[in-house]
This record gives sequence, C-alpha cells and structure tokens, in this order.
Amino acid sequence: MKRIKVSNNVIRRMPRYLRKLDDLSAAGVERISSGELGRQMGLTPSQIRQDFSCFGEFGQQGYGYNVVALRGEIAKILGMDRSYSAVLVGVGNIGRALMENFCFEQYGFTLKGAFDINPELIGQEVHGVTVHNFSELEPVLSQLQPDVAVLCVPKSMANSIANEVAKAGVPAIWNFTNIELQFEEEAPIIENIHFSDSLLTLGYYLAESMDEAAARAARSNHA
Amino acid sequence: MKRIKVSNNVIRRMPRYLRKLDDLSAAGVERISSGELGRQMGLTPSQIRQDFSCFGEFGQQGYGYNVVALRGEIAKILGMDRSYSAVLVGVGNIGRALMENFCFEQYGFTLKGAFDINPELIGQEVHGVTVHNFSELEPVLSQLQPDVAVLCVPKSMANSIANEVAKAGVPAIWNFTNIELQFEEEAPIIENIHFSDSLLTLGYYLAESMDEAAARAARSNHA
DNA sequence: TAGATTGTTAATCGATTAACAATC
DNA sequence: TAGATTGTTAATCGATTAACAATC
Repeated sequence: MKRIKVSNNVIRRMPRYLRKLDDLSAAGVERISSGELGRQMGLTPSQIRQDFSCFGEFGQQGYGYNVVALRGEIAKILGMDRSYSAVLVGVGNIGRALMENFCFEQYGFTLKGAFDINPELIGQEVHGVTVHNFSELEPVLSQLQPDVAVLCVPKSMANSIANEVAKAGVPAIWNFTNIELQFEEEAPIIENIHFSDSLLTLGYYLAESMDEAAARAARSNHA
Repeated sequence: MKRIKVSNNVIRRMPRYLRKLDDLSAAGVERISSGELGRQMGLTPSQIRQDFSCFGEFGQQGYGYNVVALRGEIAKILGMDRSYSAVLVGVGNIGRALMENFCFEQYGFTLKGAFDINPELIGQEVHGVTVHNFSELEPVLSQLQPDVAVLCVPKSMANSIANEVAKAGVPAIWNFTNIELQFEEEAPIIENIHFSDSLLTLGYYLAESMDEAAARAARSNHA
C-alpha cells in the first residue's frame, strides 16, 4: 500500500466509503463502478478514483471494483486489522454509554481498562472492563500501554489529564470533552468529538434557512 | 450581518472561535488582534480576518477585536440568540446521556420532548423532559413544531424514522446514528455525529504514525 | 472483439495566504 | 502624530473535476 501525504479530506471520506461498501455487500452487490458509487454517495467518479489511487490500484478496467475486496483494502488503510488497545478515562454518562454501547471491537479497538474517581465504580466491571482508581492512572497506563485514551472527563480537568496521558506515552487521544487540548510537550494524535461544535454548525444552517425563507416570504408579499 | 455564500470550512471554524473567545473572556482578556488569535489557535491572521469578513466588520484598525463584542457577533452568526426548539428520538444510552448532560440551553436550543418505545420510559420525565410514546410521534411533532430532531435510535430504524420526522416538517436533524441518512422527499438539514468515522480516522493516523516509526527504526538498524 | 471503466495527467475551481492601502 | 492592525484585493496553493490513453 502506498503511503504518501494524503490530505485530511481524503482520509475523512474513507470511513464513509467503508460504510457504503458494507451496505452494498449486505445487499449482495458484488461489483461497483466509480460512476455508480459516485451517484449513490453524491461524489464525482473522478474524486472516488483519485481517492482510492492515493493508496493503490484496487479496481479493474472495464469492470469496476469488487465490493468485498475494496472494503478489505479500505479497512486495512484505516488500521482495522491492527487490533489497537484503548483505555477510557472518565466513566460518567458519556463514558459509560460508550463502554456499554459502542462496538470498539468492530473497528479494531479493544478496551483494556477504564478510570474514574467515583469509589462506587472503582474495582467494578462495566461491560466486562475493569474500572481502575484514577489515582492509579500512571502505573496502569505503563502496564497496559494502550494506543488510545478515550477522554470523557469533565471539562475542567480535561487538559491536565490529557497532558498526563500524553506524558505516559499514549500516542493518541479520542477527545469527547468540549475543549481544544493544548500540550506542553509533543502533542499526541488527537481526534475530537465536539458535540457543541456540531450543534452550533446546525444552528448556523438553521438560521440561514430561516432567513432565506423569511426573505422569500417578504418578496412574495411585495409582489 | 452579511449572509453570502460562506464555505462550510469557514462555518466549522466559527464554533472554535466562539470557544476560544469564551476562554479569553474568562481569562479577562479584553481585546485581541488577528495575529495573536492566530498564534493561539494555529491559524494565520489572514485566514481569521477573511473568516470574520464573511459576516461583517467586527474589528478596528490599530486595535484589533473586542473579545466580548466579537463573541457576541459569532454567537449571533451561529443562531445562538434564536431559541430553537428540539425533540429527542430514542432515549437509549446515548439519548439519555445527552438529555441528562448536554447543555442544550447553552447553545440556544430547548428540549421540548422525547420519544421512545420502552413502556417503562413512556410518560416519565428525564431531566425535566417528558418521554412520549413513539407511536405518538406524528401528532406530538405537529403540536411541538420543533426546529431540530435529535436522532438517537438504533441503526436499523434510523432511516425510516428520519424520513417520518422530515415528512412531519422538522427542518433539521442532529444525527447520532451511524448511517448516511437518505430521504425520499426534500432532505432536511443534517448534521452528523459519526463516532465510528471519527475513531476510524484516528485509526488511520495511528497506523500512519506506527508505520513511520517502524520505517525510522528500520533505517537506523541499517546504519 | 467492442464496450466499459480504470488510473493518471492536465485543467479548473475554490480556499488559503500574502500584500497593502485605509484608518483608528 | 506614529504605530498597529484592520478589511480587502491579488497571488498562491491545494483539492476537485475533466479528459483520455491503457486495458480488462
């Protein structure tokens, strides 16, 4: 697999391709062309072929792409075959929801442990994963050597905990706290889930569509 | 406020500006230049000035931007002053987590109701919000006329429910289900929170960084 | 074989960055 | 006033789209 500088835009389309290919596969579709895939996903065939060509040659002239094979290539690109290990910090509402409902395994991640300060949780298992005392963060991290820390702690503690985690050598953070993490030393890989940013974006487009509707109404009143 | 075609990239930076300005404001900073803001956010001063200029003239030559005033302008751009109404469909783990922990009000949204099929939940209040029987979706929607439906239902039902919601005239959907929603009629405004896409993106960058580290190690072994 | 469709190179489009006159 | 910094116009850069030879 080629690994040259691939733009973030391309990377972020990969999970969408994966999802689409899973759907096609489940529907029994065996092969698909960039034209048809583009039609179904709202992308141009050119873009699809360019995207895939960043990583290799997965198609066949005159035929298109084999759905299952292409799915496998994309899964590999996204590291789904690597069995990453993860820990979760902060077993509050969102943390617990992730532990109980999010299928980490499906994406190649195994949750190896969790941390909290709540004495009622410490030592318990949540969905088969042990909750450690947060005060044991450093030694447990150096024992588990996780690839990712899922950060679900309250806002006020998020940055200092993120720095602790990074200092312990965890190479990536999946950040569910609503802040921009800042690091003293070299920053790990960060992937943010910012609920509020998402809702505010929705708020923008709602405002826009309401303003447009109002403008249309005003125009037709004048007529 | 100008409202011309503003690119999605610009829109998605707006919530980040808002967050930063809140931080600055809390830290007692009164004014800031595009240069300093850029340094703190990892953006170029040019980009910041371009971004703001899509919506108006919020600064002052030789001075910069007043933090509180700029914050207010951005809040307005994002519709935070409009008091949108919302309903939540699917009071499962993630839905409940949102109802109990996500501060809708802070972003200008009020949760007016929720829906579920679980008889133990129907009629109850969760965090002050009534859970309606899902079978009452249509009449309750037409009564509440919400601006947004927060979609937290299982994957298998997501698309048909999204279509029902759209058909009932709800103009926007905040989608927490891990699928690409498809609409028969005109599509509402959609904003997706795709956990799995985010984690897979992280997986890509982890794979990349591991491959780089391995390549470095191989090179130094040869030396 | 002929038609279809790829992978890639070239052209276009849009977004970011730089430059600078205006002005607080 | 002089220095600082904006808003905007022009230049650059990167991403998307189009075109097409290669080939299954």
